[in-house]
Amino acid sequence: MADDYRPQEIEPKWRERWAADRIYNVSMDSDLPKYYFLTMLPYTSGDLHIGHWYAMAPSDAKARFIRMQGYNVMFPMGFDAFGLPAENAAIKRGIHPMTWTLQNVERMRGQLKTMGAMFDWDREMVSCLPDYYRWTQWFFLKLYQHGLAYRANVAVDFCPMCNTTLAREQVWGDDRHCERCSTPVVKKDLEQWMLRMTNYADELLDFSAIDWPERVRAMQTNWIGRSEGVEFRLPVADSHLSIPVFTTRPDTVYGMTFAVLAPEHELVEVLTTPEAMEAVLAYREQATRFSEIERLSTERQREGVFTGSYAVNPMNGAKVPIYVADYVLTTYGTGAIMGVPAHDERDFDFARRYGLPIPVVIAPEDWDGRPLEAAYVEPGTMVNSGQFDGLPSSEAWDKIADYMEANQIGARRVNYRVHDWLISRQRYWGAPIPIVYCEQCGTVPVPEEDLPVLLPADAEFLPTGESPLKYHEGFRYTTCPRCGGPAERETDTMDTFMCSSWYHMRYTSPGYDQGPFDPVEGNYWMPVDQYTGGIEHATMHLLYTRFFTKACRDIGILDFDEPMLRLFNQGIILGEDNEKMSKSRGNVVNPDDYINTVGADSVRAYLMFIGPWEEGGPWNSRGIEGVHRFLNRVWTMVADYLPEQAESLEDRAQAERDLRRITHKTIKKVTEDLEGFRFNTMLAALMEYNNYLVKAKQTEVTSTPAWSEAIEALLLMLAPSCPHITEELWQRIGKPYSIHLQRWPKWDPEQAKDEVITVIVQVNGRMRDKIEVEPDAPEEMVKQAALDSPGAQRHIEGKQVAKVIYAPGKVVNIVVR
RNA sequence: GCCGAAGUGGCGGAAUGGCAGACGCGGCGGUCUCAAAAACCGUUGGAGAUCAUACUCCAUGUGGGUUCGACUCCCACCUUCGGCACCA
Repeated sequence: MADDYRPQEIEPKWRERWAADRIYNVSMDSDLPKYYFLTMLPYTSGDLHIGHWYAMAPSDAKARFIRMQGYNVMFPMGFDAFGLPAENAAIKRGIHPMTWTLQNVERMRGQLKTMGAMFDWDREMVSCLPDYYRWTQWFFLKLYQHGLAYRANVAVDFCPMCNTTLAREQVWGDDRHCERCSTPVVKKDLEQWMLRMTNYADELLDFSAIDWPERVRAMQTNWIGRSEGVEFRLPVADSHLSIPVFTTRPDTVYGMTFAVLAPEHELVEVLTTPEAMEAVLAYREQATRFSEIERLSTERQREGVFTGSYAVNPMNGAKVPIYVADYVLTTYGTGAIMGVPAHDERDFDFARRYGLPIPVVIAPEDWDGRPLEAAYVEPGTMVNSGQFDGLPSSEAWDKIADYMEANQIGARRVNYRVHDWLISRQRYWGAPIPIVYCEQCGTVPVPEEDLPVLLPADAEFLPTGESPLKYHEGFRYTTCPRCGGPAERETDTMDTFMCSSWYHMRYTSPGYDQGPFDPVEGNYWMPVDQYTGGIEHATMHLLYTRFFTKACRDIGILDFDEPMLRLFNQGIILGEDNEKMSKSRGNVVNPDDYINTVGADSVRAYLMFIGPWEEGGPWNSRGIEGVHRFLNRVWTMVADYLPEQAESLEDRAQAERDLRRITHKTIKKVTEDLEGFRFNTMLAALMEYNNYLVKAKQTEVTSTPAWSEAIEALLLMLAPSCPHITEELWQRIGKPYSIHLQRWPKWDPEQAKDEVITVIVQVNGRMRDKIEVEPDAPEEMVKQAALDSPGAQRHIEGKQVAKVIYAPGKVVNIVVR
């Protein structure tokens, strides 16, 4: 008997050997084609949990598979280390964020290593270290130089718990809460740094160059929120003023019976008549207070106040009242609308409430001229619309837009929901924004050669709502790089998503100090061929990094359009109770516990076996034992001696052919499953294969060449998923080190071909019998055999055979009446 | 409301036009053992019938349809999950 499978002994042993031999460290110096495989870097939150394993272990298996297929695969790992959670955790523990974060990096790196992944640790990056954030600052300067970064006073979302502003993307849910701490945000007007993501809105909608999941594409498309319409000016009656409005329905313009301004609109006070002033100002005050808390209530009455002024419909000269109402938002379009109650639900409600006329201008097909019960928003025929009457509304859309353009009333315009990216944070733990404000020179970028602008270690970083760096005099007061006079530094830090927008570039040449990355290395490795990670970043990191790439292309730093060519989103691993893992529920699974018992290979394989990777699913402690049992059986089968008395076979050659066929069929199945990220069915196929081999081991087939081929194929196919046990067994069967430097086995269609196939016999589509035929048996023969089968006979008897259909190699269906 | 994904045994899931339930968990029966655990072997969707594992019927969220044949394709709906949402 061989010794037992003891993962605790073999796993650390091989990990040390691989590291010592540097078998996973890659360079450009290779004849093989490159493949950049990237998995999202972890945030330095403390412990590595099973979710990290779920994200990384299957990624590692896939990266290893690609490597075995003959690619020069880079698979790097690093740490996203700046940002609120680390800072908050450090404050809670009363230690410095740098200390806390670097402790976590240390700890998490150690935990990551127990996974046995083929990470190239020489390439590790940590975003909070000066040799990294120096280049984050450098990118900021480049964006600034190219007009893509600007400072503006804007109404921003502010998290009162985190004491900082947030980007629009970091505000979630119905109650508009902070993505990190779930506290509802408040509005503030602040001078903030923004990146011109909206410049790229259209390009970001184009996914034709990348193979990304439909889900992510839909979410980004939705987020960008492109809509085509017309912007035109509404002249104010008895005034030289006019109000720009945006509409996606120019075809309804003749139906306008009022206009509405958002409460915050700049013309509100100008247009309000003295008599209406008191009511309007009161409403505005109430509305701004309301908008924070109650705006989500969909049942809310649509309310507003009349300004006392009138606007003129530029198409027909009709005079309509101008209202102020909070159902119009300042943040979208022009902050003012034309009210067309007959063809917009909100305008309809509003008109009903204030007794405004609701004239129909687009007639439904069978309209009898009566007033509408509800807004009609479908296409129809134009009525009451002057020269456009009688046209289908879809046609009138363009005709009216053309007319407006020709008569300089307005012009076609595209509107987006997406905003520019707000990157200022009033917190300590981030990369300082490399800008100096000088009384003489104004806003001055820090010269590149002065980077990094170091984050002072001795700042008082407790959050107050203002930037902690503002209170660090040594940091704040400086001299102007341009005139040498007294100046102040920008004291806000950058959103941590800035750091993660370019980390994949840094991996290509981590020590490089002439730029963010060595252009030669960058040119070799980028773009990323395969990216994997969670869906939660669909409209954050994944949108930002695409924007960043396009901006870098325009600046001349990169020469491609998309950072990651292929994306795969894994699902979420749930607790044993089918609920999201959380400390409060007490359903958190700690991978360390399992590594010490069943071993890393079992954890890896179990995570892949649970179900489709993109779907996630509940952890099951019995399930992992099943997978561990499988590895035990593989161990026993491969490592243990052959039985002394093998069962003799009647036809040894046949048994050998059968074994080869199973082997090649399995290679085919496993290869295709790995290509498609179907780890669960891949492992099921390997289990089935192993079960077959366990049985075959009792027989003389073990003395044929097919047997050792089968054992080798089994280990090679299992190697990406379970790197330790396969390395150990590979050595024990006397093969040269390392299994991870071997090529992936190829399947031979000839060997995989069935000698006999089972054809299903159906009568009227129901399975009644099975027959065995040769794969290329002629159709007539198969049909006859099917008709003769006892199962078919039973159901044909006394009936008439109308038709016999043969789906080659699969089924014969006999249709009877 | 709009966009996206999903609904299959006791459980995780497999099969994407051709044997529904691969593989695994759990259950049941057995071998080994003083006994238990582990390991191994057998069995396991439901109902009926049978000496029988011959056989018959039912079954993939619901209702229709296409097809010789539908978990799979089409139409309508229900439910769940995720995203967006007073976006003009």
